[in-house]
Amino acid sequence: MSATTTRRVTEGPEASARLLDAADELFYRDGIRAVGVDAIVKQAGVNKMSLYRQFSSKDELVRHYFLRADTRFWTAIERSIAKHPDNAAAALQQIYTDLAQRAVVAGYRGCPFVNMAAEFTEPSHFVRQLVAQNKRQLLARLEELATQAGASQPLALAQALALLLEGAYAASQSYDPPDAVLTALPEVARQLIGLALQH
Amino acid sequence: MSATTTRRVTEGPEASARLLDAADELFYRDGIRAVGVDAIVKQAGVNKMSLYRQFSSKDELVRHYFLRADTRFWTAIERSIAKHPDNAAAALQQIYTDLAQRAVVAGYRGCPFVNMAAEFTEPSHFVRQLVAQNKRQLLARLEELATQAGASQPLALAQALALLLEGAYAASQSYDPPDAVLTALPEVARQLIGLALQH
DNA sequence: GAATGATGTTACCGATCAGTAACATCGCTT
DNA sequence: AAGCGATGTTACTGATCGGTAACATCATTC
Repeated sequence: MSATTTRRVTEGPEASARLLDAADELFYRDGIRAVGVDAIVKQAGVNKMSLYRQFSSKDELVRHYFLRADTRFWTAIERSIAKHPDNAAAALQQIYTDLAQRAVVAGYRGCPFVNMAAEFTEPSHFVRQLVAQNKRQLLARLEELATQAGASQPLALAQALALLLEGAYAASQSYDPPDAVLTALPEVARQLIGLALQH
Repeated sequence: MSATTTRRVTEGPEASARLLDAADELFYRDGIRAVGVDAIVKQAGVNKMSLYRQFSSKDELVRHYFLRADTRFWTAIERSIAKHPDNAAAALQQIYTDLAQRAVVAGYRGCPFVNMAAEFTEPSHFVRQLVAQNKRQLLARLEELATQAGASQPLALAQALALLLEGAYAASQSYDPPDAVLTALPEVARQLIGLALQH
């Protein structure tokens, strides 16, 4: 039995990939505390010992989960921005147009970082440190775009848009249906950007 | 020993009050899943059996926790509004001025409803139903004030302010320090209200 | 003062959690 | 073919979870 017969030894670093995929989906959908390692290995189709031979602990998986979410987040943001390579104002606007669409699809669970921060309340917890870092970078990126767009007070516009972005994420989870407020998102962004650019 | 000597039988419905106070503080500070009933009874200074003779389950405590948070929330909102009995625009503005102050004090843990929604991901869970109801009422109240203020599109203003409020709550937990964005909150509210009232 | 009902105390249940020891089994190298 | 390291499998640990049974103790009423 050396050909394509059913064999059980298939994993290598592939187990690692499967585990990360499973953790990705389950942590985001059900929360980190609510998902046990048994659920993860079951979803990944690997053995529990394979998990602990690839990762030292559940926290290690959580750390990787954050990194993936971070990458995905920036990919989405930069994709919106890239639609307007030489129009920073339009790029800023595009972020909120796209977000309004993403946030109302069924099964959407909001900002993974905010969800993580809600689960780990200790400010010194490494998850909260990572989240704070992500938000700092986001604010910096918004300010950068605001500057490029020619805002008279780039930081003020960035802060306003940051608040709006957090609000859109949070509202997608607290309002039912989320459309009740999210339909207004692109227009609010337009107003804030418009106000900051006039003069 | 009938006078004011130390005795251990003091509880009646008072145990109930002590338990609710303890649940209030611990649930908000550490999260619901993270707080066990043992921690609650210890903080309340009562016996575990006293808990289960007053409440049928932990979920029952959670339900009461929500009701308290709901009452406290509306008290804060209406107190802001009441500062301007015959000026709805100023009342709306006041909500955000006050919130900006509340949200930056140390130990602030953001919107208890959003935190609850983050912990219980199942949309049909009773906690999420309660949260959605709270948010619906909030949006309605904002729209009411927007109408009184003379906004040409009261719902649009209410939606914008609702997004902003959610954003302020969320940012208080995801940004470190939260002041990095929350200092802009009153000004953003002023801009949105101003835009909606001109014409 | 005896009975009654509410309370305090302890010890426990079954379930679930993250993490591990021990051993069988595989693929690969020599 | 022998050996070796990585993997799969099972069974387990100790801790913690929400919740409860059993019994001692108290205040009150008759």
